[in-house]
Amino acid sequence: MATIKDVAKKAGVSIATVSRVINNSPKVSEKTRQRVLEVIRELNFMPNIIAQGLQTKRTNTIGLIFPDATSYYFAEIIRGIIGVVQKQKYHVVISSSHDENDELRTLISMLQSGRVDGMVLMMPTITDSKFLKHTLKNFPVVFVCTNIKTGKSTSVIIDNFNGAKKVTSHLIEHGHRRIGFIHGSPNNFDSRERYRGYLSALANAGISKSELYEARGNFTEQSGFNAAMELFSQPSPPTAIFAANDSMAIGAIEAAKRLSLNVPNDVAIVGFDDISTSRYVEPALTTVRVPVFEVGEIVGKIILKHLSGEGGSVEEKIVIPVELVVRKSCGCKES
Amino acid sequence: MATIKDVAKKAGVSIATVSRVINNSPKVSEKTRQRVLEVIRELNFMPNIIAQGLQTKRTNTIGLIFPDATSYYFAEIIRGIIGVVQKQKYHVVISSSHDENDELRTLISMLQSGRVDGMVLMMPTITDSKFLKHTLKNFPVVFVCTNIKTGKSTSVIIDNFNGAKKVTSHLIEHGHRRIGFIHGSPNNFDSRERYRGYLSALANAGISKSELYEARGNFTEQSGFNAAMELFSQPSPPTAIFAANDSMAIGAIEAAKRLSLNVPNDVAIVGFDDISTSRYVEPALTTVRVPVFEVGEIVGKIILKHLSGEGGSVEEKIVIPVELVVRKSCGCKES
DNA sequence: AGGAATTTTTAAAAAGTCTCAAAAAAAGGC
DNA sequence: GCCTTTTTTTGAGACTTTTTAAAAATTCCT
Repeated sequence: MATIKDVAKKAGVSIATVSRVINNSPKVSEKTRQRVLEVIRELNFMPNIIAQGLQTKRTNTIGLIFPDATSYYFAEIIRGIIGVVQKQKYHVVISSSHDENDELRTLISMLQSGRVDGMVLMMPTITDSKFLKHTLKNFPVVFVCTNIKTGKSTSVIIDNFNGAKKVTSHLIEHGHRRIGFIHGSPNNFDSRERYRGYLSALANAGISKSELYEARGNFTEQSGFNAAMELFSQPSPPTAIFAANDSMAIGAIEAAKRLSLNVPNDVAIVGFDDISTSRYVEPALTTVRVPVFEVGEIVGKIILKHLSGEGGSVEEKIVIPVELVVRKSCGCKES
Repeated sequence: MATIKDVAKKAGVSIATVSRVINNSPKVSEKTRQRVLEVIRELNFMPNIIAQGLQTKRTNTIGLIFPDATSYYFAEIIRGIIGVVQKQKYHVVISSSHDENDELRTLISMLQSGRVDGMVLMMPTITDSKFLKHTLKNFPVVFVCTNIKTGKSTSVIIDNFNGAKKVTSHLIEHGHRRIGFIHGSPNNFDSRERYRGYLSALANAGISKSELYEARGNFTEQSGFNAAMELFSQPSPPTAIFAANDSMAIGAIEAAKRLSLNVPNDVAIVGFDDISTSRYVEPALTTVRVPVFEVGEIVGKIILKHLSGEGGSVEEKIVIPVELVVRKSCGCKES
């Protein structure tokens, strides 16, 4: 592999000049520039990124830390990010994490070893925000679905609260009063906010909250199934269920079917996310659409903004609006 | 950020000694090792990966090039790979590509700039294999779903042929003779193999091939819908359709519904992949399950094997077996 | 204790690029 | 053509680590 030295020698100029040509410095005459470019082409030379990085302290790489989970949600966000940053010649290195310790370890190592210029963190259940704040001080970071503020960060979060409020209110408009809620994973930011939205809708309608209509899941279909079973076994079971995500809602529909309950006549069921399967379940799931891919694109743009070093002008928090998607499972006839 | 120099100075030893401690060289006395480790902890020192890479020519990074598409398929493979290689302290940088030129450009740049130690290429429609062979000569590569052989590569492909043959034969067992095929994207390796399997099953049953029962799609649901519409408009339409993937099969089911054809009574429809939605469509889709996550894990293990430099002992080609998943859309009653 | 053989440590070179200060070349003015 | 500016080019050092060859320290024999 040809190095900058080879190019310099063959072109009969100094290394410094070649470097300037590579970096489009104006301080080089057109004649030499052409000659050098010629040789670069001939030798098929490409600057060694590693050596460049050592000098410039920049790697043109963005680190992504995501939960290790099969999930349309994460996959699309990642796709959105990659699409945007790749256009600006940034690379993306992805780490998945099983738990919080994992996450932090990877984080630290990426940071301290100088492998990335900035990071995108998706840590939906983060708790030790103090440690984070300290470690990430002034390091460019975008948090997705976690509302943390470090020295130089932005949080991109989706409007869970209003989405949940809307879909719950929709159930209330259908006349439901006993509305159950299935929680997602404990400490999960999204789940909590959706719960708050749910409570707010109930409060607005003057419905008093009842612990009886809450069950805990972990965002998986199986957990939704179990949670729904639990709710259905109440003495006077809810007539409607709002699950904190679609997968659990689908699990809940299965549970209803298992008990020969008709959805939506015996029990209405709604979810959140609008995953691709939701259109196809029977009955089609009423839910809240999250523009996941667009979230990824926004995240990408923001981290680039941080990295471009314009500084200061970057928003601290961005709330992504969501949209109610009415299908059949809530009791609506046609949509 | 502390450097190796700081550690050396503070510990009162030379840089070389610290380096040895970092790299667990035995050529350092226990006493000094302890002292150095102590200082490393104190200073919170972590070797700079970039500088290390410059010296050792290794980046501990694996490059992944994948099509830019929303796809459970790719997402799971990536997840599988990351899970495996991360355990061996490898990082993963992902590039997505829209078209072949894209792919090749990224590829070359990753290669030549010394950013990665090895690569995983998912180029389902690769055509210029000559160029690839030349560029990747002796560079560790795993091809996924493309059967190319370079100097130092492995191809991991799924058993499209037999899967397609099985599912087509299943339709034949149901008594179908006029069986349509919906192609995936042109030049796509998977699609072609599935077509071969389809043809083979027909031939085995003594059914002569008819161009009339073939339509072209591009793996999207919409294209499946269109292709099915085209097939249904034949003078004597097929009584069964095998779509080269599930998304198109789901589109085909939509098309049948649009024409008020009952699936599976008027027309049986089957797919390939077993994406998560397939369980939920009405009727549930009979298909071929591809163990996507496992494919990713295998790919990860193989690229690690290449990189561990044991050399020679790495398989050239691995075929992943697939499994027929019988549900309702083929005409089977219960499963 | 003296010297050979080991073990441990060090200084210096190397990896490939960028950058600063200084030198060289070109341009401009008279 | 000479002197001053401005533009272009260069040489050397820096970035952080690993590695090699050589030096220093320790151990082992006799």
